[in-house]
Amino acid sequence: MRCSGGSVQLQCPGELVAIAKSKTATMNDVARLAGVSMKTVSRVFNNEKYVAKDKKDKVLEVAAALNYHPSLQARGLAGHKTYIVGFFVDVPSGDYISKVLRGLLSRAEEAGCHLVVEVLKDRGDEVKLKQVLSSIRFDGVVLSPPICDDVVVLNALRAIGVPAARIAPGIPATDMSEVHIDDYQAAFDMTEFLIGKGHRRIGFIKGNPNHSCSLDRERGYVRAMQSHGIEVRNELVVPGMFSFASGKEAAETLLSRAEKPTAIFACNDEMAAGVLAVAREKGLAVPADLSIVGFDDDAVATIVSPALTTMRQPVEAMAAAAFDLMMQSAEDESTAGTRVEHAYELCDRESVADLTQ
Amino acid sequence: MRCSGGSVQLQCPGELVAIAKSKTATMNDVARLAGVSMKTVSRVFNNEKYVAKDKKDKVLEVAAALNYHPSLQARGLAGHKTYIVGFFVDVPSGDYISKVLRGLLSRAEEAGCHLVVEVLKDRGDEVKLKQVLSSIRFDGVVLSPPICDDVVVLNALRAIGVPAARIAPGIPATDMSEVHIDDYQAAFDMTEFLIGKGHRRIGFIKGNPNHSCSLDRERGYVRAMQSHGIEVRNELVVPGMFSFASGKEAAETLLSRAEKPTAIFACNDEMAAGVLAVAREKGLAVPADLSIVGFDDDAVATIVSPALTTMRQPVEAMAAAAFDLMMQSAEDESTAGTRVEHAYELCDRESVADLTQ
DNA sequence: CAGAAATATGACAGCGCTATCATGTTATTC
DNA sequence: GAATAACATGATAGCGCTGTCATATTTCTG
Repeated sequence: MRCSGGSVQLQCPGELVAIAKSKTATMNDVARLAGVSMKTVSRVFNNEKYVAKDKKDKVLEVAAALNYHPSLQARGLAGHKTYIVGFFVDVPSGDYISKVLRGLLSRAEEAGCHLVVEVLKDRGDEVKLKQVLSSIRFDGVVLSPPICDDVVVLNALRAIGVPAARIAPGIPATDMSEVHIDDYQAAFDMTEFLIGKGHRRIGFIKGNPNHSCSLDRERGYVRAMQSHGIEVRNELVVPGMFSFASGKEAAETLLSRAEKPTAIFACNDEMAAGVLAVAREKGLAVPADLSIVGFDDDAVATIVSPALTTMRQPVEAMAAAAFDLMMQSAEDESTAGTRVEHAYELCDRESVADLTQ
Repeated sequence: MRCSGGSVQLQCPGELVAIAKSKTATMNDVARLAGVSMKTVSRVFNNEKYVAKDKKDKVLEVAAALNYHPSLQARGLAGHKTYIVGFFVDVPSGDYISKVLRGLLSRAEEAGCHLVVEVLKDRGDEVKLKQVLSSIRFDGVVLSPPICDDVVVLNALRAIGVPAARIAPGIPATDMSEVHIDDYQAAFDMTEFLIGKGHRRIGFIKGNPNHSCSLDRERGYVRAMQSHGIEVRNELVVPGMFSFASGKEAAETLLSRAEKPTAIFACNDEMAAGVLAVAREKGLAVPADLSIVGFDDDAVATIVSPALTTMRQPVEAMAAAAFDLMMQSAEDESTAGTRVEHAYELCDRESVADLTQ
């Protein structure tokens, strides 16, 4: 009885067992046992053409027996692919980032890449930025808001020629691919939806001004109001920071106006949940006394009750697309700069009253 | 005018400028310009002792001028430190994981390490596990539930000798450090709290049985009931999976019992929020008609209203501690196996009625 | 003040791969 | 059937660092 496992004879079965038992196998081991050169093993693992079927099979067989997998560190050092992609994020929390992470991770796995998460404070983390970019070679980088609009980051990426893709960027960058939704139009539609339900005094809570979508959404709201001949009152447009707390604060302000709004459009769901909380505190029924809409279709939207009417953006799919665009532009530089717009969807749930009935 | 920047003369200032402008500098460049050997530069960047102050300063000066940072890939290949730590996670979503991520990331930054997130499906992702572990050399790995209790993962880690720390593990592993809270006692306390408020018919919604804390919390509940002479009714203990949806389902079951519970203890806040939603649907006032408590002090706990009374565990601090323990056991193997217990805290908010008044 | 101990530095090999180039061998083409 | 193209393989030189070992030089001991 021989201990060679497949159709092809191994050169020295004993050695195979010895290696498998001791340390992690190297490409050299595989090459020797498969009776080929390291370059051929390398070709097999990089899916290069011009490898004879029988040798390829043999290499794969030996590799499997040894549980061999090419070293990330060695590949990165020797070749130009590193199999590492970076995800640069400002604050690694919240449902939005969770979704981005999921989308990225699923694609990274398919692509055989590994995701390194780097926290870069919004504006001015230049030291860490340089440190990270000059020590790690990335195959590519994905940027989430608001970092995707930090010119320091963008220029640093350009300087070293790393392919990057941006999620929901605000400022233009024709050399980097991006994914986004039409925040302006989405907010326009949402506002029009409210107007269609008979609302006229519609309060608006802005988002974090460093996130470009905040401005787009505000423009959409303003434009929709105007196009229906409704005056946009300054007192009904208040700042927010995308957080639950800031939503509450904004709601306090809006609901203390002499003429209360009949509806409040918060720039994201977390803030909308804050509005809901304040409404309840003040004894206002939602949606009977106050309608509330959010944005994002965050997890909280369906956890609070009444469930929030909101604008869904397919964040996970967008992140996955961003990953793909980044990888594509790594292979074919001419595709860098591709912009993919995703569809949004109004989720009409229970937080809006129809005033026309 | 010379272009040397500091107190020490550079060997060839012209070259410095040339290198800084072209590609990323290597250690060789720094060594040459600083007039020392590469080994000395290496010593400086690894904080080894036995480097003369003046040479060290000079090296640092040149390195700064060149924006030099040692290559992660090269260091990983050449030495035994890789500056990469792995975070193995089952499902990379939710507030709990966000907090873990934040804790890990903050420590990784301080330690000059980079975090690679790997998704490993609960049980049976052995192929990916082997692939990841044999291609990437990690300085260490942090395991979150339920993966921290997967013996296949644990043994794979042991086989290659990678230091690992576990967050809230269930099964013992004396060779790996861990952080946890006393889930049993915490659940006991929470149940006793409810009993103290006059509740006797207390429903319990279990957590995902693959997370060991689920079992501990159930034991705590059962024991507290028994120690107060209250019969634990099977019909009042129902399964859950830690999700909002499963919480709703469980609540439907519990609230359809002939004798409704006066309080429901859900194994986490997401499920508790589900209970709250169902209660509202059924027209039950919380806490007047039904008291609800959760666990974790998840973000949802303070977003829903009434805000949930819950048991806080310091997840971010625990994750940070896990990171530290892992790094410590990497330096000193004898510290592997350290167990750190964190304190929990009952957050009494608005979702529990006092029946004794 | 000899010898040991502490301090300071560099030469050089090699980590595990990939890129380049050289060199075949076998299928095409007119 | 000679010239060309397509296919297949390996030898060798690094990638940018760190580990090992050798070698000073200085500072401590009794």
